[in-house]
Order: sequence, then C-alpha cells, then structure tokens
Amino acid sequence: MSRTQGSRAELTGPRIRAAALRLFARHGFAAVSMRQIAAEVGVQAGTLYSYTPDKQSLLASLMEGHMEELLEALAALPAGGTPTEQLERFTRHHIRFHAARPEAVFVAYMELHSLEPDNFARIEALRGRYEDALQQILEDGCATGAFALPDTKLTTLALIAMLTGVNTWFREGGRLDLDGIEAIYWQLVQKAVAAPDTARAPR
Amino acid sequence: MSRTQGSRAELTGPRIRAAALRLFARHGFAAVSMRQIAAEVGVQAGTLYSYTPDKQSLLASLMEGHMEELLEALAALPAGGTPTEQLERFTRHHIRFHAARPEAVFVAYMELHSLEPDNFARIEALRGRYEDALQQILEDGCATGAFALPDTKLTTLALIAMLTGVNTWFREGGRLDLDGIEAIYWQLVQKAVAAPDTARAPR
DNA sequence: GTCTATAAGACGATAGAC
DNA sequence: GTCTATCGTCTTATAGAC
Repeated sequence: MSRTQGSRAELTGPRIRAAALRLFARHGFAAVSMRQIAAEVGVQAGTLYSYTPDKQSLLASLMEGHMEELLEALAALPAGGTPTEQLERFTRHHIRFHAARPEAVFVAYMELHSLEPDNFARIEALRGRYEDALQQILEDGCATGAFALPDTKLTTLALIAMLTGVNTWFREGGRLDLDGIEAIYWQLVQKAVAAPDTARAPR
Repeated sequence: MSRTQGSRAELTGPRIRAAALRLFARHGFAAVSMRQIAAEVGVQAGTLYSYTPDKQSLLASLMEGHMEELLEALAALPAGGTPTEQLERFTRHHIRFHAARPEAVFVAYMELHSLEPDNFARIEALRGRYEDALQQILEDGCATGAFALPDTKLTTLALIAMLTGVNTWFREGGRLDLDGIEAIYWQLVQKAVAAPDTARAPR
C-alpha cells in the first residue's frame, strides 16, 4: 500500500468538504461556485468531480452527515432519570452540540430549499427523528405530571427553535461562556414546561 | 395626466416586487435570475431595470420595507398596562404579523448574507430596534417583580427565536388556527418569564 | 490524482428602437 | 414603458493529457 507519487488524496476529500461547508455557510449554496471551492482547497475545479458527482450531491452529503452526527450524539446521551432530568440533558446537549459546529447548523437549516426533492425528503426525515426524541420526553413528563403542556408537538418545535436560535448570536469568547448560556436557557425551558406547582421542585 | 399608450406602469413596479419576493423566498436570492423574475411578471428582463438599479437593490428594498412595516405595526400597538399585558400583546402580535407574510419573513431572515455590507448594516439596525422594544418590556417586568430573568438580552433573543419559529411549520388551514397557536405560545412565554410566585397570578 | 482545455449555456446589466 | 439585441463574464460539468 505505497503512497502514489506524493499525492495527498486521503486529505483532499475532507478538505473539499470543509471548504464547501465554510463557503456555503458564509455566502449560501447558490452563490458559491465550484471554482471558489477549488480555489479554497488549492486544486483546479475539475478535480472536485473526482470527489463528488456534482454540486448538489456535495450539499446533500454535508447536510446528511450533519444530521446523522446529531442523531448519533443524541443516542449517546444517558437515557435514564426523570423527564425533567432528561429534558435538562437534551437542552444542554442541543446548545453545546450546535454551538460547536455553527457552519454545519447554518447550512442544514438555511439551505433546505437548495435540495432537490429526494435529498430534501431524506434529510427532513432525519430532522423528524430528532424532533420526535424531544417530543417523547415532553410526553413522558406530561404523563408523570412533571410537565403541563397544551400541545407537545408545538412545544417541541418551539423549544428547538428557541435553542437553535443561540447560534444566531453565540460567538466563542463573548460575554457568556457555554455553561452560563446553558444555565439561562435551561431555566427558561424548565419554567416554560413545568406543571404550576412543581416549578421549583421538579419531580 | 393622461395614461400613456395603454401601459400599466403603476402596476408593474409592485408586481415585480411581489414576484421577486415569492421567488427569493422559494429558491433563495442567488438562485433566482432577473430573467426568472421578469418571466413571472410577464415582461422582458431589461424592463426590470426601469424599476430597480440592480438585483442587490431589489433585495435590500424588499427587506427594508418588511422591517419598516414590522416596526410601524409595533408602534401601532397599545402601549399601556402591566409588563405582563404588554408582553402578551407583543407575543400575539409577533405571531400574527409574521404568519401573515411568510415570504417576507423568510427572506428577511435567510438572506442577510446576500446583502452587501451597507445594506446589511441598515437592515440589522432596524432589527435591533425591534429587539430593543421586547427587551424593554422584559426589563420593566423585572423592575416590577412580575418577571424573574437572569439575562433580559438573552431572553429577548430566545423568545423572538421561539416565536418566529412558528413560521417554519404554520400553514393556513392546518390543525390549529392562529388564535389557538397564539394561546399556546403565550402560555409558554408567560410561564418562562414569570417570577415564581406569580406564575398563576401575574401582576 | 490532478491538470488543462473546452463545451454549451446562463448570468447581470446596458443601449437604443419604438 | 417596454421591447429586442447584445456585451462580457461566469457557470457546471466533461474529456483527455500527464
């Protein structure tokens, strides 16, 4: 398995993905040309087509990879405890996971309309699985009486929108660190969902 | 003031803006060509340049118009009452205003990165004024003891993200009407910000 | 594995006829 | 006010040399 002629092919693929992700996040998918991506990597435009069949597949692959990573990280969370404990883990994990990869998050949310129908459907299905996990926690909490919610589906979407919104302003080295941000958002989430008489003593 | 030669110039301008807004919302600014906009309106591409100096100005004008309309509608809200009453008005108004113009909202949030620096700065300043209005309500509520919040700035951004998130799933004629949606979100907002002993009896 | 060269067409924007 | 025609540039993607 000797390396061929000083090439660094095993690095070019990931570097193309990284450059594409950065440029898509900054300028938008449609505004970025294959030439720009190639220039960022330091290869010629034609070389990109050894790593992706076309521009659309590159976008879809980046988004799908992000969603699968999100679901894997969710599955790796501890599962036990009360619904309140599970919701706290979900809240803190969501903020931390999203803050760690702002470019992928931005592309995954903002470029859905750039996906062709098949790719869109596949990626929306992954997002649905993530939302379902939160909704299940909320339903469990309603069942035990820890939470009081008129609509668990809407609350799921409301909480995810609120938590993902952190990415619109969070920058590392800012006024608050992630621990502080997590604490503030967890307080908002917990109060919003708690049953009235358990707001300060969650079950 | 006779009309010239059967032209309908007084309609073409608004029709161009409407077509551009619809196409930008659906496909993204960079993915839409001036030729597409012209075809949607039923004129030739060159005609667009009698109504906008260029494509960038068309986008900026649409976004600025939306933000100014948002601020005008905010200013038209009743101003009195307790912070809790003001927050309820803000919450319900935000949901209703945004649900009524999903395309403008989508473009105004998703195409910020398509704006050239000067246009971006002007539109971000308008958004800042809207956020400041909510933050002022939250600060007033903390001052009276109605609300208990560790950080009014973060809470402002969290609430706006949550409320604007309605637009990602709301469609007219769906499971819930706007009154029901407003009620659910207002319950979440109110519980999230309320001081512990006033959750059920807001001051 | 990466290059050069190119095909085939779309792009934003302008000029000038009517 | 809208048209036709066009300029110069950029686009995605492919073919074939090395």
